[in-house]
Amino acid sequence: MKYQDDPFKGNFDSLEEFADRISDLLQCPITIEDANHRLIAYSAHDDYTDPARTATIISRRVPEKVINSLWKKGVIPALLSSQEPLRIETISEVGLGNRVAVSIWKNQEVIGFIWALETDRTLSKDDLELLKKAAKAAKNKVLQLYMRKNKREERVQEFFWKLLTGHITANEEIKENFDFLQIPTAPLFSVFVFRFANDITSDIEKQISYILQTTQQIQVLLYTVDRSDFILLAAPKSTRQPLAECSQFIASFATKMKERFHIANIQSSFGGIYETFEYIEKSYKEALTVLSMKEKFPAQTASIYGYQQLGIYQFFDLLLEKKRQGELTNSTLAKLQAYDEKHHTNLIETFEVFFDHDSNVNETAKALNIHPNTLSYRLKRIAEIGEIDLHDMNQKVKLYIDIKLAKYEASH
Amino acid sequence: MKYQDDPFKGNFDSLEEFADRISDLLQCPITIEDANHRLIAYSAHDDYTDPARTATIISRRVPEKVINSLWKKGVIPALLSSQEPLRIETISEVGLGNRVAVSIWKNQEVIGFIWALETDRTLSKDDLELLKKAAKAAKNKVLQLYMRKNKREERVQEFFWKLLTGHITANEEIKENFDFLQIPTAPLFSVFVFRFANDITSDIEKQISYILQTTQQIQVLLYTVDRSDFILLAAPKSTRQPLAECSQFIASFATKMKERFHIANIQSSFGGIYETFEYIEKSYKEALTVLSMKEKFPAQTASIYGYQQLGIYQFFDLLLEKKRQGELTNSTLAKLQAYDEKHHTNLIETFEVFFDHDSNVNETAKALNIHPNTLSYRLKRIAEIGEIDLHDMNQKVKLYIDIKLAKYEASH
DNA sequence: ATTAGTTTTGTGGATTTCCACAAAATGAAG
DNA sequence: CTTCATTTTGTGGAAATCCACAAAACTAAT
Repeated sequence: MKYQDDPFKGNFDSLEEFADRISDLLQCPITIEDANHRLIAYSAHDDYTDPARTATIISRRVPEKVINSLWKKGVIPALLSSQEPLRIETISEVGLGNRVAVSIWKNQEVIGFIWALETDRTLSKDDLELLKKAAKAAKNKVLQLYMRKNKREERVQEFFWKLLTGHITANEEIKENFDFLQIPTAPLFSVFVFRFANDITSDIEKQISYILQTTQQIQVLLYTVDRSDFILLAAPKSTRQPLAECSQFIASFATKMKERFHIANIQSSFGGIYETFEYIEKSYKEALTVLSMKEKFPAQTASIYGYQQLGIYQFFDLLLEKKRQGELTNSTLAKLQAYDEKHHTNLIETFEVFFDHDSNVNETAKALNIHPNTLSYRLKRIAEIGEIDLHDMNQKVKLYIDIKLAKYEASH
Repeated sequence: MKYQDDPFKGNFDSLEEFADRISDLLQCPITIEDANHRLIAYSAHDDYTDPARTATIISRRVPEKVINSLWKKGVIPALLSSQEPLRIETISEVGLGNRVAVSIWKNQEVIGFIWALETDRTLSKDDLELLKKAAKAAKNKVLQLYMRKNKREERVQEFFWKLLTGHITANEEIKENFDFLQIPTAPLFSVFVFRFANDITSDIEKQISYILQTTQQIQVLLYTVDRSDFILLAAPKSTRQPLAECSQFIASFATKMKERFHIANIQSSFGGIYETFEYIEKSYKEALTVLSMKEKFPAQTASIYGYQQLGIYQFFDLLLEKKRQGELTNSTLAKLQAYDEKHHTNLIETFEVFFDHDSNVNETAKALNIHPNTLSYRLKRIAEIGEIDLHDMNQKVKLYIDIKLAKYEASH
């Protein structure tokens, strides 16, 4: 027998030592990650490592594109469903050389991975068996790590909730807590809310957490769960186009949840993007506002995620209330409504769609399935019947808002 | 001596009889009007009368175009400043033949006019002297008429104030009063407010009243004075384009006040146009709102008179309040402001003017004195720097409103 | 069924917008 | 003063808009 019965019996001071031990035995570079692909340990005295491993060690996490690639090739799903070591062929696009991987299990759950690079030699069947044993042996060490993390996690959670509910408002105090709990800080941040169809189980929470930990589109600062809401404090990477980054992140989050875990129908939003931490509560509330408006106006707000993009819907409830008090009557709207009613025309819808399409004749005509000239005729009629000057943006805006208000009231 | 000393010494039952008497003596058709050119009496047994007189008798008031013409020719001003009879040459454009006019005075005030048509014969110097005597003799009769009017006027005033302040709300009761006080009714009406630079003296009130009585653009129902405000309940003639009529009326009112009485700087407005009388109070309040917004936004609202045209300014105060509570922040605006500040650019102004000009590139460029391409370059920069999608009308509207809000706050 | 009024679609041409590209002009930083 | 980035202005061609006019389709009455 090449190896002794249990080569991992001894007590290791750290997981680094453990990694070195495996590396010695298998004669290849070893990397140990947690379930979220964060680096736990790696073997030190290796001559050659491929670009993927280098990047992983430098940033202490596996690069997102590597993870994406592994998901697409079915590697991760396979590791998540079997305790057997798995050989992965070179994926040169992401700088990944030949390697073998095995997952570390605790009961029915994967809590980490061990990667062995096949740089000089290809591992034998025995080697794979050994790797499997190593995975079993790593379990306890990794678990300890999780336990330490969990204790910290509890304090972090409590702190986050205080922030979200506005129970800590002094900027100094907030900063101290960030430092103490070793939460990274960022120049800009926003609160995201992902609302799921049902209450979030711990399984789902882990899946979300997995996606967040592996994404590099955005910097994750804090997150927590509130029934069916997953609440996240995160920071865009750049300060130049933060809004775009946040929107893209939401889109890709939804895609990943669907592709990887088959969870769809997530309503997502984020609040204002701010610089100082006092605004966390505000950003959270704004994110909730976005969700509630998305519920009220599914069609209009389908492509809206950020509070900023809510536009006029930000003060919609205010106007609605005023309207309910009998204010804000609009004679143009009344006349058009009367005309539509009497002659079975679509003047109001026409105007609304036209405005929604940025006064673009062609797009609007397509959206309404009418000839462009028909549109222009209708607009002429709208101006006549509604006594509105269609070159007066002020009046047009008012009419547009009043239409949206009326529409909402009619449907509720 | 052709005539006896005082041919008008006798007692006349009515002013009609009086008119006939003058007609007999001068051998020509006679018309008597009050100070506002409303028909009081006319001689009956005349063969020929010119079109202007016919129209006057039919509608019981002198046609507006005739009055306008007489003002332009200086006839009315002359009659208002002298007690002497005045000969007026034919003004064929308005169907006015040769005639002589004299004003009826009470103390320093003109209370009416007598017109003598020179159909068959031209009046001699003696005839003119007689006409002057007739004017003096008419004084008491006309005064009695005014007295009767004044009594009614008092009741009408009280009623109008009750309407304006919402002290009569039952439609039935309102209708009864309209009937009882013989106020004409109309299918549509609105409350107008003309705000003068100073408190309205009874002289000015008479001048306003004069213009109102002689205008035929709009049907005057009721009016009253409140310090520097002249408040008017009036009805547009047509039901198809009531807004346009009301606006035109305001414009022409201002012109006439300036041309005829040299009173400028009148702030004018009208409220919503309604069908039922319960809305008089509302319309009045709306007219006041328009005035207050015109005070706050002189430039933006210069061409706005109707509440309907106020557009977004209808709910401006509401938004302002919300903004003051720290809501409605707009990161796009903030970024643009910062950029403008730092680089001495005009991105915000550019957007505002562009939107004010209905997104018309050429007009906006002219208004800003820049090349159209410069405008489009700036818009591109606005989209980049402000992270705003300029095809998204919703966001544009929000930014536009936020700019107006910020502008207002900066200047107050 | 006919008719009058309204609405829709089509055609063509003048005007305007949009966009890419490039040359000036400007202005701030070294 | 030079340099570099930004802004402004200019040119030209493709695309879109606007507008007038007219035929066709549709609707609501008589």
